[in-house]
Amino acid sequence: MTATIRDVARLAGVSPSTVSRALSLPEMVNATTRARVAAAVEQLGYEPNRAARGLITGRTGTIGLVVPDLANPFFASLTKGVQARARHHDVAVFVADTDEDPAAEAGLVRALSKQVDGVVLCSPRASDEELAAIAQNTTVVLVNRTAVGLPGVAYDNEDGMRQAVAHLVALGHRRIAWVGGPATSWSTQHRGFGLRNAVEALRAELAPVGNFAPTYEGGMAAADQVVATGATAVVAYNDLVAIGLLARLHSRGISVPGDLSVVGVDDIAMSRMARPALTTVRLPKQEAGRIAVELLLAMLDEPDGAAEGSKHGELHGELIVRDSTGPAPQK
Amino acid sequence: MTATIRDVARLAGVSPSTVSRALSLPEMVNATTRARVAAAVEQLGYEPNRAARGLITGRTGTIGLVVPDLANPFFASLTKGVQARARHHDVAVFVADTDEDPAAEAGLVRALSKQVDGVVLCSPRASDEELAAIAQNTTVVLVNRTAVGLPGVAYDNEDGMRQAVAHLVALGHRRIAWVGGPATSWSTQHRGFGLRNAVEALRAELAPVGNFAPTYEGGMAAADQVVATGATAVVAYNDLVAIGLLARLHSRGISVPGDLSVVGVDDIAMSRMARPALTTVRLPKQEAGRIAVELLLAMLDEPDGAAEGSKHGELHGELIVRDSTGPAPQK
DNA sequence: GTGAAAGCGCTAACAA
DNA sequence: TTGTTAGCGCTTTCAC
Repeated sequence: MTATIRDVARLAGVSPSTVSRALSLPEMVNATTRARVAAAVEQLGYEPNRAARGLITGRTGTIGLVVPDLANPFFASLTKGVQARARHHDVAVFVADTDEDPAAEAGLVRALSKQVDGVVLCSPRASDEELAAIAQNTTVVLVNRTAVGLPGVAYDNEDGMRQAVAHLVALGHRRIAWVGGPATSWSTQHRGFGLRNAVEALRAELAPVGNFAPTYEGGMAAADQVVATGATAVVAYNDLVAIGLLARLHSRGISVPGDLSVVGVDDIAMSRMARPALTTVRLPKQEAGRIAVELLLAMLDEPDGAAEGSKHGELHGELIVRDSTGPAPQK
Repeated sequence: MTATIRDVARLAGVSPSTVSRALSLPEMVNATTRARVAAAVEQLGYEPNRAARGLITGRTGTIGLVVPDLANPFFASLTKGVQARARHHDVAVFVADTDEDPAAEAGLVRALSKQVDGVVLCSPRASDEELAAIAQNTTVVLVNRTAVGLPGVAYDNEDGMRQAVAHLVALGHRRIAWVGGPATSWSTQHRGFGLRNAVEALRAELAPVGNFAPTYEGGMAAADQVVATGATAVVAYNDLVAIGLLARLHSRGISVPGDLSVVGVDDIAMSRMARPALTTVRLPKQEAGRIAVELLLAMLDEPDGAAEGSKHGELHGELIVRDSTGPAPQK
């Protein structure tokens, strides 16, 4: 059916090993021979069988991607970035969705790891110890999480929060509410931390209202508590939460930004379409995916660097000011 | 490093073939032997090497998924469904995104086809002839598209449009505008057709305003033309377009549903969050993905059925009434 | 610079 | 019911 390396060899009048070399190590073969092989390859439409190659080289030419929820626009964009970059390197991507189940993480990675060269693990909820255990048998790159010794790409959440707070303080806000995401989430912790620092540096005050699901419903649920804090501005864990906030505030007749300014994080497509359009900290999502792939591929090429865990990517957010933030109301 | 079938065989005191059988065709091996093998497998943490197995069986245990745009919530949900169902069958999924480039479709499928048992192809823009050519060398299941002889899963667009029109006519609307998606899109054609039939059956009239990008921007661009038709209601190609419509109408001070009722298609998460919340025809997205996987796997198991192209899934939409539709304005 | 031979880990005849 | 043999398609020593 499909041509094998022997077919090519026969047609080119050389041995299979020469064909193999012509394809993988072109320098090692005579230019004329190489041309003859190339012609045969062309004529037969030959494509090396990756499984067979992998069997001997130990490399599959495939990477795995594990995300909590593909339907979450943040991860969808990230996946898009990973996929695009991987294709650029002629590497295929297995995608697995944990359905937000932290318990499924380790198992999925383990299952995947048999079939791939390495795994990009996004926003894992597993403990540092569990992650270390996983990394024992698999080459792993973390996204949205840092763990000692493991390479990864993460956003500078502190800096993003600083930008948001600076914007709000400049608008006259002094008391800023904070709606956190899942308590165990690395991003929640770092954003909360960054917020606290920024608020302190700018002599404002922070009113945390606790932890909520990182969803529209989470935002709806948090809104009344935000209002009760008396804050004139609120920073939400992410855009989905911010949009939920917007909805509940609207139905309570609270004007945004007239009575309350709202800031999200991520800049998902939906944020532009919200009413009022959402001010948010834009996170380069596809970029994170691309960098993760580069990191992973680099580790696979020189496994020594991996042990040092020296490979890291840091990405910066950018404040996008839209209509959901405005001057603090005068009392 | 990782245990091979020979290690297991040695430990269990049997031959490799017996181990192989114990794993793939348990009935063919003695219960006691089977137990001994199972114990050895357990002890060694043995997992068969899929590449090696694939080399000989010709099956990779992997399927491909090609979508136009992962960042589009519709395809993200579909991918989620595919992925979940595939894992249920212990099949891995390669995901590829064409970035809405119809020219990339065929090439991607071809590239993928070398590494997978079959491909789920979503909303392809390729011609029937091109699709037939692709299906020549690859087992393919179409989603959101029917083509003669090719198996696939599609929505009953006619029925969905009938529901939308019935709803609008009951509200007193007599002139209904229609904002189409890409002209070459199968869904656009079928929705337009269904709309025309439904409108005719209910003695209303249709005012098509042409073809637009299936995006928020497309909806923004179409809004003024919709208004110019004098229609009191509009059906949009999908929710993204409907939300774009909403935005532009709002900024023009046109009340929805006071002056104009708006209906979308898909029921993406964003639709619930729109203001006013969007009335839409809900399409079961993950379900489509699941069915596509079942179809594909069934074809792989009995390739004869494939030739007949008798395998089809049909999915029905369901009208979800929210706040963007209301009684037609009195003149 | 090129070919012959061996073998990656597994399964599928074929014998026993 | 089980073991032996051969070989999937490829790469990689090792000779030449």
